[in-house]
Amino acid sequence: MNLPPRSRQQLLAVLKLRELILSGEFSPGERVSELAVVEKLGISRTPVRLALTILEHEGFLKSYPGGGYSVRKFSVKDVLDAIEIRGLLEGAAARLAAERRLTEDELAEIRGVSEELDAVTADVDSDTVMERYVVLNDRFHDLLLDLGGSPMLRRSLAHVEALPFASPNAFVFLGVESSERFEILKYGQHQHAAILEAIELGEGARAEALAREHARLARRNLATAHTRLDLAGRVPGAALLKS
Amino acid sequence: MNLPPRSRQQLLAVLKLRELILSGEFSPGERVSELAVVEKLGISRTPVRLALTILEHEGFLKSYPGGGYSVRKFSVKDVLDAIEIRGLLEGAAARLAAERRLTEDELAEIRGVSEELDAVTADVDSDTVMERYVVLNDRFHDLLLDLGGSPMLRRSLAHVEALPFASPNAFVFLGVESSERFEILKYGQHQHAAILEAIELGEGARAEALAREHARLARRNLATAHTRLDLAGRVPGAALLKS
DNA sequence: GCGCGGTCGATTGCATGCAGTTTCCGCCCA
DNA sequence: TGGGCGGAAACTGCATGCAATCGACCGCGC
Repeated sequence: MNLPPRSRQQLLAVLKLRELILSGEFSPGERVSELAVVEKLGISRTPVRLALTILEHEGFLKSYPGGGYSVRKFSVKDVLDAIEIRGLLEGAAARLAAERRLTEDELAEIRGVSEELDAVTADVDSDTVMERYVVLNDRFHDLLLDLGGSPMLRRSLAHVEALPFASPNAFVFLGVESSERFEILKYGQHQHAAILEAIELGEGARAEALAREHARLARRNLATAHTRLDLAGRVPGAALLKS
Repeated sequence: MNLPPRSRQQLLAVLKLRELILSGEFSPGERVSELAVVEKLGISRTPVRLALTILEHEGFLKSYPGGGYSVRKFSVKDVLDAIEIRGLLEGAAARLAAERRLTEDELAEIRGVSEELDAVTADVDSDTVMERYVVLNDRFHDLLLDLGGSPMLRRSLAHVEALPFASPNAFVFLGVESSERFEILKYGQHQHAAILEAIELGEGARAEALAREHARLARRNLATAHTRLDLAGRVPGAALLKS
């Protein structure tokens, strides 16, 4: 009748359940039963069951030996490793992009985004900087992967970024002082520009190294978060982290 | 009653359906309906449905917009990319292993495997060389990942290797002449030894580069397969490849 | 002859009943 | 008092019935 042409309940169940897990409604390690989910979501068992299966494959749940599931716990090391893996894959995309001979047309869009990012990070007085940065940052990383031209690479990266704390925007909201936060944003944008330059010049190794290092910005932000537990609420999926 | 303490039908459905897909029972691109699978497997719709969902997440199926699924097609480039990604991840594991200070105990097992591989590749007269090599090769790669010490890395790699043509043993059965095949095996084992040496010496960059290059052996084997279509039957999942 | 609408068939998505299994609790015996 | 055993309840896994949606084919009208 309306938008979802298929799978009304199943998709809903996945979204709502993922939300519940990320918000910490189910504690990590806690056993989560079908029936409990059914009650909480008001959706019947069949779609809930499918949702549980899907979230298991996404890495949020672990199937329990005796049946049922438990919410997966992640250590700080897991988060760091996930970020490192993202850097690895984005680095590969950057290298592939650099090694191809990209046309001006192919480069146009990401250049535009980079320029917009320049503008945003220059105008730190605006109070919409963060929102705009996050959107553009996402687009930049998405376009970078496009330029890599490898569906398999995209597939792998998507799998890694299914864990929310591994996504490029995972920790940009951190940084206690806004001045510090903007400093990091600006640094990140310098890296974006450098990656793009390396790609344009066909410097594959440089592009790869830069993209890897760029991902590690998130590690730095995470370290901040770790020392400031009051910020935990702003970290996506913080509820999944082991104490 | 018997072995599977849980999920009799569902697990069976996944295994059988994956087998059918890999064997080419369903042609790539062909639309596969629940009912057709139910008929072929003799399993009712609920577990089949779950199996379809799982195989979609593993990358074998693509959900069809109008409902239903189709078997995914993979290009040769996809295969090459998957191999490259595996190299990337195994390279990371090798580097991590090298950067840690591994104890003799931790190294003992993989050393043993490496020595066994030495013996196997030296004794090419035996007609069980391939079987033994495959088993040991799997163990070597598995232990290498253990030494990396990163569950997230293992998780990502497992996802990549869900596609059978991306696994370390994907193409070792190729190589037309048995002499050529053994030549490649020996080369691979030299690389294994070099990776291990680099790890022992703490040479992270070298270990990473070697592991990356080691994965590319599979690309070479694939090239052979590509020019010799009569070998296609020995490639796992060859049915999924686009013509 | 071509285009449009309606109806019919097929297929998917969902809900629920049923059966097997596991787990937890209480009771009994040593 | 502790351990073991039995029973009951809860939960999971499976099968199937039902409804809704999608697509196709056919007939009608322009």
